[in-house]
Amino acid sequence: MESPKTPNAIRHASPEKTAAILDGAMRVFLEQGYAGTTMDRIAAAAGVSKPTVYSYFHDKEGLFNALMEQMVREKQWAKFPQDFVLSTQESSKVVLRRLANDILDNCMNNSEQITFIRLVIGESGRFPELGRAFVQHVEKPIQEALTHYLASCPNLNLRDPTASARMFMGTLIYLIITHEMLHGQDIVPMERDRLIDHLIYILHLSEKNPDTQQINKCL
Amino acid sequence: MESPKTPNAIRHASPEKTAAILDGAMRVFLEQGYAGTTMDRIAAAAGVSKPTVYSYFHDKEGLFNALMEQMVREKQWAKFPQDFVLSTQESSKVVLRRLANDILDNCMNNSEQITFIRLVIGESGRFPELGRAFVQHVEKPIQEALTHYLASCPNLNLRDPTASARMFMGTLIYLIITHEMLHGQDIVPMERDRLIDHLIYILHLSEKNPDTQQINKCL
DNA sequence: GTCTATAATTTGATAGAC
DNA sequence: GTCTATCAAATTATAGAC
Repeated sequence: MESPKTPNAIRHASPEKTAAILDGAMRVFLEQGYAGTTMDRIAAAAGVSKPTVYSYFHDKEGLFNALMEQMVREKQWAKFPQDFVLSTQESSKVVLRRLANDILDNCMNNSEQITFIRLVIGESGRFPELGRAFVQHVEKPIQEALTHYLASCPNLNLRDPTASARMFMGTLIYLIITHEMLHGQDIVPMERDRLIDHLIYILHLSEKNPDTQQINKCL
Repeated sequence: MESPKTPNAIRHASPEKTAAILDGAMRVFLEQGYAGTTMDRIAAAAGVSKPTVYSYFHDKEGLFNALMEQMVREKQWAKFPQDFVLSTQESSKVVLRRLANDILDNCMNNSEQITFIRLVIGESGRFPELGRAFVQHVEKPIQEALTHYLASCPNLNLRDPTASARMFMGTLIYLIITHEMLHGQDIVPMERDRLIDHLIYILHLSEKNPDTQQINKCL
């Protein structure tokens, strides 16, 4: 409560060492999980001694919380809502496809991002606030921006934009989980473009735009 | 390879103790994760001594693998494909709603199931085969049964039943993840019935059944 | 402020009694 | 087959030198 800028960190600390410790801790925690990580390895990865780590962070749990809070906030999640900035000049199909590709690009073949999300899910049992922070700062902003876009889009005629946004997100996240997190690409294969095509198609089934209107729907 | 019935278990072992150890290990691993679990606690939870644990399983990793293989196989996942057994006598809306409710019932307010899936995701980085086994024995059978149902359903007129099945599963799993695994019910609230209604609605948008045909679609 | 060295405990795994 | 007792290594955290 006294140092709101750097919670769990000791006052008068050098910003360079703080960053070095957080960076080293990030690498080890991502690789080994919370319980599998030792303070010795964090100190070695950070290039400092173990007492230095303890002088900057009260204990292992405090370091983990500080690190995770920073990662949840500072990851480039904020870029996704900006997929909609040009939305008035582009068709909804273009905008939604760009968002889907950006979300998948952010995770597919990006082992660090996958490992981070795996850590959040894996530790959210013993660190419930970590899970909540992820939903608050990552999932909710994207859901809200997408819902707002779907609701305000002129040609789409969606009955429930909020549920549609959950469906859109869930379909993509499920692909990431089965293929990347659980290594099931070869067990339940699915082309990402095929899944995106399907989502775009589904979201335009009730389209009332004069251009593509009602043509192949009535017969 | 020599004892295919109980892999990682030593020969001539009493089935009762094997079950007791697996049961105790399950409780501790679910609560503490892999690295957070000690063989002492497993022995205590199983009501046997530590050397007994080691006489039944070669080491911690072998015990974990044996336990997880059993859990992935023996959970009551197989019940979901049976949601389709009466499918020819019921409307697709009834069948799909029952499946969605069964999937959500299996996880919502079921902390053991949630903890198990969290463990699978959390440890699939260091135990890739665990992730693959989960996809193979849990996700794939449900996906295939649902895809087959969607493709063979008379009234539904889906362009891509396979992608539709992924969308259906993903929408539900995403709700489970955000609400249950990440504790975000209050951050991104969503009524489960509203989400199910949306899925049913979406999957029937291309319906060509004479009963509910084309009425509110053309205008 | 940062280090070396170490305390106090816990860990995975085993020897040997019965 | 199962236990008590124990090992060697690793772990969190700190005392004290500089």
